[in-house]
Amino acid sequence: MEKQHSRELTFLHSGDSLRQNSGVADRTLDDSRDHVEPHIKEMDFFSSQYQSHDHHHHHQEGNTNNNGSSSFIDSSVNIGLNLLSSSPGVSRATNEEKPKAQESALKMELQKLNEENRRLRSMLYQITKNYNELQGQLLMALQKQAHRNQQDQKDAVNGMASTIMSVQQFMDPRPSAALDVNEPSGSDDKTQELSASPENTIEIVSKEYDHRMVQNMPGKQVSIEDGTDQTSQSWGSLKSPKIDQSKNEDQVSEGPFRKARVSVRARSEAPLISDGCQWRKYGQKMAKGNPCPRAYYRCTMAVGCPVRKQVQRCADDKSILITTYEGNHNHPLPPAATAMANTTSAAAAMLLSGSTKSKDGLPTSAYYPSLPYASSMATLSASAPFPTITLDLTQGPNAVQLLRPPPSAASFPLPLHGYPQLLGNPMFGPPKLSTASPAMQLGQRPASMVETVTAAIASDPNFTAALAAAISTIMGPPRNQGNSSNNNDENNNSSNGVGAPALPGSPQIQQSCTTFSSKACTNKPG
DNA sequence: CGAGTTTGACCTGCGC
DNA sequence: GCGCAGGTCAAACTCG
Repeated sequence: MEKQHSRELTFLHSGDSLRQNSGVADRTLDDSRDHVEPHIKEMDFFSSQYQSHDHHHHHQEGNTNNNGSSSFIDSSVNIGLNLLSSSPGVSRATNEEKPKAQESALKMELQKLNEENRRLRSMLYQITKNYNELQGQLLMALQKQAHRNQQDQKDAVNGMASTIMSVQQFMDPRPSAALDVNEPSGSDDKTQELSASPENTIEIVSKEYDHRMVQNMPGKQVSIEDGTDQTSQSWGSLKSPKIDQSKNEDQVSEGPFRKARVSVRARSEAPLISDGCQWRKYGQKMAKGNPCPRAYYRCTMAVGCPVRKQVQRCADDKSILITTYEGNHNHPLPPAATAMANTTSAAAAMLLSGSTKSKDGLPTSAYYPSLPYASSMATLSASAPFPTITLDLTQGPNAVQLLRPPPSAASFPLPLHGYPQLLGNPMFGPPKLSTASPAMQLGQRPASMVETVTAAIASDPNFTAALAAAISTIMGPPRNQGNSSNNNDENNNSSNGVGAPALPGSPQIQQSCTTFSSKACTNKPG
């Protein structure tokens, strides 16, 4: 539980101006954070989430013995004093020479930074909020368009291609193009280019698109029409043709996100990775070809939550835990759970937005062979004809190469729908920090999915760049206060890997990012 | 005693 | 139609 209390970090933590202007101030901030942390632990994490963005911590700088100011928000009171008295790097003589002038200057600076922090938080909150709304609208529009395309096949071929492109451009915060369906030959190169943010690639293993769904398009097309309802309420209807027919109305609202799955591979000795949600096991089954049983879990955080997950160890490497998520939560999520939830919903949305591009009973890949998620993975179990994204968190920094798609599968920089917390994927992080993940994964306590991703993001100096790109894509050219690009510099300068910004504001995204960042710090070996 | 887990039975889809 | 495999159900069981 303690780990949950310590997962806060704001992207202003890296406060450029502080560092530039005063190492003293920088250090002092960290000091104050350190002192705040124990205080935070006594707070209700969820209720304090919006107040605690300034509670940066996890900087193990060894300055923990000052009285500490828990009022960094109201920083005008104590912080300055603590600054001068508590920082080991500042001699008393120095303090005497630059007494109150510097003190007040620092105070002012802190106030300014707090102000700016607040401003940026609210801005990002607005951005993420707007983005989520737009995403829902876009998906709905896309799926309706796909439906129209089925009625007008000729127009569909061209229309869908452009639709896909525009969707992907929208989804992909970066300068797109990697998924340009019209340029299959060049997509590889572009993929690599995008990953220049290199490391922002995850492997997509798209199981062959649901044959049944595709082939029955005329009868089931309604099921993909409305993508707005991401909270499918029942899995049961999935496999029941009767229900499919008798509950067409329901299918309309539930269809799109039901079949997409997000599979996460992570090294973990624990039987279960903690993803922040509460799960209840409802079944276990021996899967063919795998000596390890597959466990079935259902989300119990809310009554009727449709989210389920399957957990199974990899047959080849039993240290790898494969967790497959399906569905979207119909309830608020704790910070620790939002990352995965966002990821699954985003990935599902992406998959399904692509899958809707098929028509007339033909698989998408037949029309757009270059679409990564339209490709098939024949080696995967044929039992799950769901489009599945696999986030492979077990690989090292060279995973981009290692995970080059087999002929039947494709890899591409996942446009996580503006969920940048996964853009800094662990496996693609810089080599220097790639050890963070294994260290945690095989650590003393049960490995956490969140931790793994946390380490990934924290270890990726390009993460902020990706975030900035995502933000700028969403909101247009950066304004003077956005300073997105600055974050990049900050992060690149951040050697301790805590530069990963937390998105403020959004009840989900912010928290998830915060979780990631701080956890990475928390878990760093002393 | 309630919540969670275990486990065998059952349902469904798919291939032959 | 039959068998197989994945997925789910639900009674029995365990645990705090």
